[in-house]
Amino acid sequence: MNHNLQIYNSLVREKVPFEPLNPPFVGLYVCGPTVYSDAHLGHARPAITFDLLFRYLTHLGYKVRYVRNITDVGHLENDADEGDDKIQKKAKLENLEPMEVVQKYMATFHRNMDQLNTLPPSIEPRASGHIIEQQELIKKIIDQGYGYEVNGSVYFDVNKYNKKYDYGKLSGRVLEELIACTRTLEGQEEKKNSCDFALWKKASPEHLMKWPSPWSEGFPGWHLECSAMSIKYLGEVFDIHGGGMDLKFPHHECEIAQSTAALGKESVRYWMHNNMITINGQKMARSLGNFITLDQLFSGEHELLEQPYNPMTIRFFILQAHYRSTMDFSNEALQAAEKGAQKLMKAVETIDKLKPSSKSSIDIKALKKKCYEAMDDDLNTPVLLSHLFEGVRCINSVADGCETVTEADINELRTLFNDFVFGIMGLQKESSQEIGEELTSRLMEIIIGLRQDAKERKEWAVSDKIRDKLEKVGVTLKDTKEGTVWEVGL
RNA sequence: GGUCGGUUGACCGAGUGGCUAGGUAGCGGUCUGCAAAACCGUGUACGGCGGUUCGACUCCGCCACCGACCUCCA
Repeated sequence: MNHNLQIYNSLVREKVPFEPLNPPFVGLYVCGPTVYSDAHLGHARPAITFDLLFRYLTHLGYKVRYVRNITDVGHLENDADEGDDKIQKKAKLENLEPMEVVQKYMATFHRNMDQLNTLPPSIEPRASGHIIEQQELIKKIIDQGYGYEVNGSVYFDVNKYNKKYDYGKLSGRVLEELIACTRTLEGQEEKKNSCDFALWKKASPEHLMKWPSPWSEGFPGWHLECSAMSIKYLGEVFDIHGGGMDLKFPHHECEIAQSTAALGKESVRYWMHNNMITINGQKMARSLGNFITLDQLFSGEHELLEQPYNPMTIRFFILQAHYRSTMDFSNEALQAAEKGAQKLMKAVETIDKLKPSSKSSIDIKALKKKCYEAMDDDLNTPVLLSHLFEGVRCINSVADGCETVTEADINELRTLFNDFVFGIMGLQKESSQEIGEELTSRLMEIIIGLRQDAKERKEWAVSDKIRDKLEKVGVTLKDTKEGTVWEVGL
């Protein structure tokens, strides 16, 4: 099939045809999380967006190297390039080694990503494992004249860079304006200019994560890791760089500056940015404290949650909106997504039960074409879903006997839905174990409720019988002050 | 204040200068012992005011409101 994948390149602000540098190979770099606390709903967005892209490119036949970093050092609390490292701060708080913090939250992140059925990246490099590479890049930047050392710290000379290149092109900033309205912050005396950013920071004596370098014992600046690691694993010039919209400035702007300064050329060919998930209209972010973690979403344990939502509901919910639109969290929207996802999944199962006819009254090929067109149009999953639901209606109509399909078309349908629902959108059926666990807990609620009714009517024989019968199958009921709880004693 | 984006029916969420997006919920119907599912049908939706046009939700201008970034953030 002939494809014409268009993606929206944030750098030029329009949809452009996607043509890899070295087909069939595609290099994809995505900014991963800073691992200092649990992953929240906001983290699911880029993970799913770029998982979708990874899956689709692979489906189209590209050989994709998908690199997503883990930031485990160097991410400071504020722009003054002063203060605690986010991870170090958490380590002090929890009385752990910084790397223990990293290990803990990295594991949680991976588990959550697995639950959301995102494919693991080809390479998942960590900043702390690439100190040498980052130092080498700093040397190159200094050699090119765009880095300067002050008291053991190295800063990027934005002003000088902007004379030859264009600092601010990605985010639409003009350097002069940036300088004009930048607040004066503590700890910036070392910089020539308030817009300069740290490439290397000298560590204070109490700082825990630090490495030797030609300039000082210290640690790399946050923006540097992505430049260093993308170059290392994808080459000096690579195809796609993705991340959240909130990283455009300053993070990605600085990355562009670093790579361009060091290499004398642009590193990234296509920039892609997913939009934010909002809660009550405001961005969900750890620093704003208005976030719901993925674990909370899956368990339902959060005051804003009316019920637990399984990972596939979250995935479907995110795919229902286009990745460049904001989407607002609400129970109502999630519940609608839950129903929709179930309807879709059920229809996929129905395909196998269809009875073939000698003629088809529906046009599967046209449907297939529309599905590819939707994906080719900058990964337009909401439109893709609308087409798939058209297919769902067809499937159910055939099952009802209102429409007919041939054997060949049934196979087409099966392939189409397998490819798009499972392969590309990455939805999956809940495992029978998960269904079993959920069902058990719901059934127990019903039983306990019925027993409670009996107790209130003082029908002790009935309530005792329920408890004894359950005991025999290994379920123990305990009437506590807070209510009846149950446990399995198998 | 600067830059950028948004405002679509009960809710979520696409999209287009004239032709049904889709999902969820609601209502009516088919089916059915009842219910559910499924199918069929159903809603003066496009922030306000002007302008361009044969025709605008879709283009232009102004206004209002909301948000993102300009500090760390997915």
